[in-house]
Amino acid sequence: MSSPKRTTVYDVAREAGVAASTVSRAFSNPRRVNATTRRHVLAVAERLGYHPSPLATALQSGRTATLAMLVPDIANPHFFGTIRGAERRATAADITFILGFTEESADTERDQIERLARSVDGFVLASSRMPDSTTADLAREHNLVLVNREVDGLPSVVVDNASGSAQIVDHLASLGHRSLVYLSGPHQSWLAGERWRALSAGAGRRGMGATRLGPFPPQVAGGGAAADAALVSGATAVVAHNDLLAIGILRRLAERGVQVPEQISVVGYDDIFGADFCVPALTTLAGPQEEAGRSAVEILLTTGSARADPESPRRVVLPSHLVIRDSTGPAPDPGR
Amino acid sequence: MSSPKRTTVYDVAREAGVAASTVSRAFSNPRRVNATTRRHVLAVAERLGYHPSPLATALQSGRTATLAMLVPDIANPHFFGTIRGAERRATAADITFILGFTEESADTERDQIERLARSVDGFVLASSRMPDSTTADLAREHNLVLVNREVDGLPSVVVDNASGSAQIVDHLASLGHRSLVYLSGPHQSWLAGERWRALSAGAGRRGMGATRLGPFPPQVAGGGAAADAALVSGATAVVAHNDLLAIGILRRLAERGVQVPEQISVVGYDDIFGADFCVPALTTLAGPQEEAGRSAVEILLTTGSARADPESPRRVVLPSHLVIRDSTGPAPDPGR
DNA sequence: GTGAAAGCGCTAACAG
DNA sequence: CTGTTAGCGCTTTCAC
Repeated sequence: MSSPKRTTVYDVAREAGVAASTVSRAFSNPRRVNATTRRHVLAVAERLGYHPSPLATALQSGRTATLAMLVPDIANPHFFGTIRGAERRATAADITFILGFTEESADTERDQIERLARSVDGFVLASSRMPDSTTADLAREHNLVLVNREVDGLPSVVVDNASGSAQIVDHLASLGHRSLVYLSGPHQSWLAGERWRALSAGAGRRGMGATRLGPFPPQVAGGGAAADAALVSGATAVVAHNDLLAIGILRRLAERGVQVPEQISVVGYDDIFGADFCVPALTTLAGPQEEAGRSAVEILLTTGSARADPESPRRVVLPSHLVIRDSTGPAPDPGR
Repeated sequence: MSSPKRTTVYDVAREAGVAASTVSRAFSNPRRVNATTRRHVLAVAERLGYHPSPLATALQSGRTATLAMLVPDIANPHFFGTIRGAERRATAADITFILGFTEESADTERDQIERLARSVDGFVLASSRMPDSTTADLAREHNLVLVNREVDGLPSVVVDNASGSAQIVDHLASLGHRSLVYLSGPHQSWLAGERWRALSAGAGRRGMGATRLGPFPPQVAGGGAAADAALVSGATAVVAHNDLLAIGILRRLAERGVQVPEQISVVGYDDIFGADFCVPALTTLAGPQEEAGRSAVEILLTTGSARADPESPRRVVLPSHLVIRDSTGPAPDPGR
């Protein structure tokens, strides 16, 4: 299954009539080698089919040229973009990309980090479930970049929830809604907190009422309970923690014979795959997910370099925009 | 960012009053060490916070305890289950899981394999786009397991397309359809070939006509052209290469005012996220994707072991079943 | 059952 | 600019 003997720096060195260190430099430190020598070495290497061993390189240098991304669950299409953006950027930089799932558990997340620590140069943590303190502790030992999560002092990339939530409030207000209900994700979720904060603040500015219900599991299956709770509350407009939940809500509402958006408007977050073809098509807050992943890896790339670039942004906020589809409409006539 | 000095086998050895080799054995070859000695060594290691370096282990032993999975594109929700199943199985076996995307390109796939070759013990190739010969060549140098693809002599895990396609044909026949149109994926796609073969064979047995149209890009965006081609052909029933394409077809049909399933029935493959909430909900062939991923890793795990287990199945065929929803119905009355 | 010694393949001082 | 010399942290014969 594997060749009897791989060619090493020494084979190339002997064949090229130089020292092993020169071969090494020719590959990893081109400018420290005479151009001619280098070309010759590379030619010989090519001829011998030599490829540096990433393992040996990593063992010696301490740099693994590998990074890991940890995601709560791949079943949420929301993460596609982020994963893909991160993978692309990593591969482009010749960095190996490890993907791990945390099963929505802070403990699993922590374990994964410990487990991979020696094999990677850094971590991209997407929607991390760990408490601030744990995260900060880990950051002392490892290179971390957060996506859609912020912890004081740690580099992060987030989609702008404040402005996005304000856009949602404005949209609902302009449709004549006098109040909204936020159907929350897990209470320990940082995003849920951010969204609720921004939503209620926006509602306040608009003189609208705002209520938080939940928590609900941020999945399609959570939509049943969420929809029922919303109906009981008499809401005319609900904002779901994410599109998965929103789609579940739409489904339950349809089962109950409640018209969307005539009787109730529904808004989601993320603009996931399917948000445009569920019925009615979902009004939702879209953000550049792929860019978020790309950007997180970018930060890791510069952070990892010897001289951490103080110029490079350590906190990136990406713009979001509301995609208005068919799940939102004028508030029902209160007279009826 | 990293501790000043990591604890090594030597630290543990000194502290435990044994040789480094004994520490090594205590971890990797428990039965070659006196139980008491071992317990002592492990205790000391624990106290010192020692964790073996995967890099050093790999460099020395040649086993990396890592595997890579290559997937054409994460944007297709079809791959979620497979990825998750593979990741879970790998993590459970304490194997690091690398994920790469091939951008639907055989060349990229090959490059990724070469790039990762030294860092992993084997590859899971999902819906590989490489030609048989290339795959066979690579298999001489690397441990490969294919998912939803078969190449002579190579281990593979596939969802049963033959029986699945037969189920589709039977279903359509029972609804009175006299012919079907297969809206094909890429012609170089192995799956497309398999599906068409099974579909036309099944149709033959049922005395139905079968036509293949395409190729179409197996994405939602491909649905426009596919639907138009189907309409021109006068089909009463179309089978799309996958759910992505089927959903795109549904959308175009709706735009054209064509009633599904009254005027035309639509069937997909994969039962992806969204297949149950698009409109009409899609009749589609479902398979145990997660099991496929799990199983592929399982094979890799046994293949990699010193004595390749001749008992272990090298070719796994997983059962599929048709999920009948609302996109299929009785053939339209030919009299009308 | 345990220890000593020799590397796995590479890079990083340090000379020259 | 290039060669020499040590290891990185672990496993693996080979003795004892």
